[in-house]
Amino acid sequence: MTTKTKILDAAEQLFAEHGFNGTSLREITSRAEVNLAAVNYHFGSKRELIKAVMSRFLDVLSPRLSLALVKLCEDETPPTLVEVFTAFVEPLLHLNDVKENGTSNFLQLLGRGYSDSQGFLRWFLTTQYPDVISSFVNAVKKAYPKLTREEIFWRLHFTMGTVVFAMSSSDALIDIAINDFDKKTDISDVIKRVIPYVAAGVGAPIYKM
Amino acid sequence: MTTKTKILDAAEQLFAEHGFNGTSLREITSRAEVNLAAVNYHFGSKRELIKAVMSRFLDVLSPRLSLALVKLCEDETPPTLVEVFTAFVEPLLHLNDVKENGTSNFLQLLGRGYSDSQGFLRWFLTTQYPDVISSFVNAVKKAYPKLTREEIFWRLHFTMGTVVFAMSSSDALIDIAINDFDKKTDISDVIKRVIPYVAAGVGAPIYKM
DNA sequence: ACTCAGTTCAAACATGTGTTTAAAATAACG
DNA sequence: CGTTATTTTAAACACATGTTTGAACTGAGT
Repeated sequence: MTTKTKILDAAEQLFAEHGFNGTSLREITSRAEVNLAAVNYHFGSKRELIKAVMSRFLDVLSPRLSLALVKLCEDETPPTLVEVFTAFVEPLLHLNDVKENGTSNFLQLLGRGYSDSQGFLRWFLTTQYPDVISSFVNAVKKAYPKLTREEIFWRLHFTMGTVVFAMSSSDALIDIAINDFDKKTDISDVIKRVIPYVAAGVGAPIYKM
Repeated sequence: MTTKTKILDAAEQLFAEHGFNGTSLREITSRAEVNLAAVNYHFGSKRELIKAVMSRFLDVLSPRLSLALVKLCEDETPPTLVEVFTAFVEPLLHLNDVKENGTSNFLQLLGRGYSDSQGFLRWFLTTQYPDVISSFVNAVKKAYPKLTREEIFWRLHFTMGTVVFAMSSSDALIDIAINDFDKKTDISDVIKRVIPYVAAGVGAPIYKM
């Protein structure tokens, strides 16, 4: 276990829990049991560390996801919206195989990145990982051709919000659900529940303004 | 214009822009053109200031919203989900009459509160303003009786996420939309677009697990 | 054994944070 | 007016932040 990955692991966990602004380098290095200066030595700055934490996920998620979406569109018959969103499940849950709590951590980080340090994550995704987004838009377009690009733009951002938000607070929600409804629930249940929701949202009848 | 309201106004604006953690008391007091110590003198602590900023909105929003939802349920015929969510529009836009940028600021603050300082806002809402939530749940239950309480729980949190998230980044999104699609867009357009989305989401067919 | 790049380490740095203090200024009241 | 109470002010406090420094250590390669 190298110093670099010890830092990444600790940072990932703490960033997910307390956000980027809410986590100090000292907390990270002390949990990672490395020297404080190691972060700046190995990553240059806190900002670069954040990018590195995100990239570690996106580099395994992004190609898998693009592939699944493209594959879905190859069929003669257009996919349903539920199928489009279901295409996210395997790549997302695969993150759990790569790293413990991978899926949950990643989705929480996504949420943090959207609200912390405004717009940084949006820039990061659109510039560093544009393939995923475009293949996603294409898949939606194919599933629901009547949607204008403008409408798709808005609904995809709503969807991003729904998912990211649901996931960034999923731990708290799961706890409540377990207490109130008395059945074991985990991240994959939440994913299964959110799919019909966003599919219906994106597939909503078009509102005349 | 008292010192207290000068602080509240400045804090509201800055909290909405940069989040609670991301805004220092010095930024607030310097924009408000008051002394640094005034915050602790008038509010006691930063945390109490945050509560005060939120309460100023919630105290005018909450009764209006509860009333609208209860009224909607008084009818013999059950409301549609679109009607339920449309009931939010007037009370929300009314915040613009009370204060410039009121609607937008409030929705952004809601988003900040959810991701900053984990779970604080959820506690604040559920303990301090439970009427709104219960009348909301009732309205949804009446519009879509087949939904179990568990399903409602999840879908309402998804909806919270959608709205809060869409709004907390609405300024950025509106800018993109204006550039890319070349038509003027403002917060009320976003609200109008999000309603069919969340109504469809909450009204999605029930998934068998 | 010596060198030298790569890495770790304790310490300091400069700056920013929320909060407190005690004196000064202002307002309110008899 | 004079005497309270309220509010404002500048300064300091104690601590946390990201970053930098320069010396110590490590492990190959020659």
